[in-house]
Amino acid sequence: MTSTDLKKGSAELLILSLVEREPRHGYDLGRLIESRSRGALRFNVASLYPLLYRLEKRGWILGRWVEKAGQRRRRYYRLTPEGKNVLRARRRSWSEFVEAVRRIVGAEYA
Amino acid sequence: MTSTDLKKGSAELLILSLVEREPRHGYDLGRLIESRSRGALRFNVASLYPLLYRLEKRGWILGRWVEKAGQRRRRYYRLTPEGKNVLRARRRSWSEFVEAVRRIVGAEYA
DNA sequence: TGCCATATGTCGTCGGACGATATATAGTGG
DNA sequence: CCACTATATATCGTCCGACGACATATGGCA
Repeated sequence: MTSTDLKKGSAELLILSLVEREPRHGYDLGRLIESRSRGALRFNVASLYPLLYRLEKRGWILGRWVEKAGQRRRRYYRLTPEGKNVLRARRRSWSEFVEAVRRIVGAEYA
Repeated sequence: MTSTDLKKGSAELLILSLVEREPRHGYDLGRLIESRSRGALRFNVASLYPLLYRLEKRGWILGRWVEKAGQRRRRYYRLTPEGKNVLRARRRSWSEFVEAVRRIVGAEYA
């Protein structure tokens, strides 16, 4: 499991990326992060839900309650137009960050 | 400039990497991080010095005061054997982390 | 009936980066 | 000579995000 601190700046990028193509609900996002990272990344619910509220408050994602028979109510989030712009910028920042660390830590480890 | 949070888990890895081959002092480490990352990474002194004390307290680096005529006293840090092991593990964690994010965010952005 | 997976929510804590401020010295330009 | 800049280390208080723990609620299965 990756250290707590490594994750601190990447959480928003992960969520924005995952809701890019289709709306997703919180619990699903948590599972997706774990499965797609093959267990390397896992977010506590006490991080995940407040993070979603933060992103929604900033207008980057938009949530909508969906109730269906046979399941608990879910809140699905989709990426807003503003969120798309932020995602683009964050992806760029992320690449720059990784490249910067690579230059210092050594090419063979990036 | 990379966001504050992205840096949170990488700082220790950067320092350990930079003192791997030769002893370095704090101010120099700050400049090295900035120059080698081409300005992408910059650490405040209020982050940098406490970080060095932390690493030394854990026994991963060892500091030694050096006084020379014509310059202020400097504290040079070198990597300890334990620090070498930690560095190896941190490099591995870092690669895994980057790879995990890449899988979620999209290969084209890693 | 008990347990697990699903699904959302929140309190208090902890740790790390930062802005600001401080001290001290060597070198440079006016 | 004096102001300014770069060098070099140090620390206070703040802010913010991840976490452990706890809570609530429902559907399915043994």
